[in-house]
Amino acid sequence: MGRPPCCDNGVGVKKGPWTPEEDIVLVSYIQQHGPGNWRSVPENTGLMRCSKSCRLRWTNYLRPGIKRGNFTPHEEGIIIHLQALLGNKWAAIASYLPQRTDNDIKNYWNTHLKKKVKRLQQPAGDSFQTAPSNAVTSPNYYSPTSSSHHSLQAGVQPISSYPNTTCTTSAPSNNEAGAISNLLQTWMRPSPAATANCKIAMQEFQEEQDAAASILCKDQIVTSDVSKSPALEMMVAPAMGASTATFSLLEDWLLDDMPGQAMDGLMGISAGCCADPIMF
DNA sequence: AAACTGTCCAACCGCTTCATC
DNA sequence: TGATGAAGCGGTTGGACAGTT
Repeated sequence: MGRPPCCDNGVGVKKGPWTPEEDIVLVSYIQQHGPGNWRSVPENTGLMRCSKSCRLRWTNYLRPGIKRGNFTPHEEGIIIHLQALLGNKWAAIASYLPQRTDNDIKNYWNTHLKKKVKRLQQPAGDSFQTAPSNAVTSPNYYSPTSSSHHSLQAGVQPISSYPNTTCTTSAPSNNEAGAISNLLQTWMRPSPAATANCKIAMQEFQEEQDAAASILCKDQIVTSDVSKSPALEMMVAPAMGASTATFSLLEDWLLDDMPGQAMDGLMGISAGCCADPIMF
């Protein structure tokens, strides 16, 4: 019963780290067709990867708007708090940190925060009330009893002190950089319709934030209330009003040349739409 | 300098959910 | 309404790298 794994029949299906060439092929295809319909990606691109692998590579690494590198105390506080509220619902937690992927948050929790929270927990303590040490000292740390609105917003605000990334994923060469640049430049050019969608998305996003903040403030938490937010999902779409300058930042981020500065710029731009009416 | 150990994170695996027929 | 297939999600793994002995 049940369907076989999508990669089971994979004679010749490649696994392991992606090469820059594969990245270019994938970005090129998505630029033309948009994300989604992943099954068709290997068929149409000739990539020797299963559809799942293509989707993961896109959502966890190639997708515009992803921030890599160290988590800020703001982000730590939000993750710790949402994990206490929602459990290991990484996708839901990630919806409140639009620049981070669920995989990234999950990894960070497992490698850093889980230990940190455990260490900080009182013997009879309740993780819900336990704040990380560095978060307590942070003026923007989210506390359920403090002004939650601004604190939660901190999670999606521009990150001003973004450190150098230690990402070791294969970075494209200069030639590949140019290819990806061309691909994304075309893709990022916004249409009027997309711009209008952006405004709606931003308005919805603000409402979502307000709602989430008020929900998190309450003692009676209903998990379903904090479910994945469509407006937040839109935040991870390519940068809104993407000018050439915006694209350059995205490109810099993607190519890892100046990750810190690039992300500072990108995070300052409200994401939410792209050239084609592709929302994901 | 080499061997060992620990940490990090990209990617994979398998289960669940959702949409379609 | 059940079967099927595609996508989404969370847990886990394995390789690369850093730190220690």
